[in-house]
Amino acid sequence: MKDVLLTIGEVAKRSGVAASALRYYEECGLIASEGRTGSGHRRYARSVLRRLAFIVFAQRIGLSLEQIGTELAKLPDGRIPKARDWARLSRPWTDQIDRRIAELQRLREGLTRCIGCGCLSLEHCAMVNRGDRAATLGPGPLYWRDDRPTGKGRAPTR
Amino acid sequence: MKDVLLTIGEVAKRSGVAASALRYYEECGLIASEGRTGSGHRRYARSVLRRLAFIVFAQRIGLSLEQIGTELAKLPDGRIPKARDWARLSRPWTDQIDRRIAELQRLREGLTRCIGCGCLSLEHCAMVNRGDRAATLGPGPLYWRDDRPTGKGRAPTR
DNA sequence: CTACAAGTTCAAGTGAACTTGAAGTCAAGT
DNA sequence: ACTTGACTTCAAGTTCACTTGAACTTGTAG
Repeated sequence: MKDVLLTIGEVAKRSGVAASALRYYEECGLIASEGRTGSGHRRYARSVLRRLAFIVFAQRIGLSLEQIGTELAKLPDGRIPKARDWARLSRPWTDQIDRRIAELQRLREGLTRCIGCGCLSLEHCAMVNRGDRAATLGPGPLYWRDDRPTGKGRAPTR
Repeated sequence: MKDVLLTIGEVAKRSGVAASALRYYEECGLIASEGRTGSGHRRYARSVLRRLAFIVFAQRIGLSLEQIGTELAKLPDGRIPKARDWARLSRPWTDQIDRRIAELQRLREGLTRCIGCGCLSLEHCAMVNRGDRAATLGPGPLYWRDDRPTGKGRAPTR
């Protein structure tokens, strides 16, 4: 059965994303199956693997699934996206990554300098400071977040 | 009433950590009040501010509250920790930060090279890969995590 | 004395990203 | 015929780090 279309199990195995997650992504509108078999089983086109790679990649950078959905919506309708399409999407991310790297370097600096020398203080130490959502590594109190759209519960971990 | 001890509201204001979070931290054993007034109100020593600074710092680096608790437990009992105590705790983190920076640089590289050139693939692209909890920026599927102690629900967003 | 701000506890809710479990269908292999 | 395994849906559960709300008590200012 080496058809063009893949079962959900095959996609899970190849992408490393659990089948339950794939169904969840579908529910969120991030991916779509090519249709169903007569018995209702999903069948995926191979192009879904690249889409999943993009999703995992973007998560790793710090985007939420919602943000990823917004990004994916910018892909051309109908045809299978080409390398240039993906590149266009991801170009703005480098800035975000750079900002995060810069923050980490500040933190690193602070570890040896600020904590080391004993000046560790929330008021005077400029290191522990605002960063955008994607910049956040751990959860951290809401206070330190830029974005507090909900104002309730945890701000997205990052 | 500019006593040595601070009310929870004062601590909240000075640290930037919400009062409700302070109570939560106490429940988790991360901080402790110096005792209560007759009416049951918490009073904090000023040293709690430094402890909170450490907590916020550590969160920013990507430690969970549980991990932070483990770290804090290494502080000397009884006496107020000195700069050297804090420094000793945070020294191992620089490695973690370095690893995370390296991963981000790989991701950044991948954005322009791997996605750009069109080779984006979960199977062949070594960039989107395992990292420890603190290394994770966004949540990401469990699959990519090193640590899956629970195996249920979301892994901590890192 | 009266407001009202600030503190208390406790239970329950929040959001993100999934996972788990129950209950069922369907195809292939022995 | 029977078992096994992969798939389906749907509702409910999970983790983390808090927040919110209810119901109540205290402390301070006017």
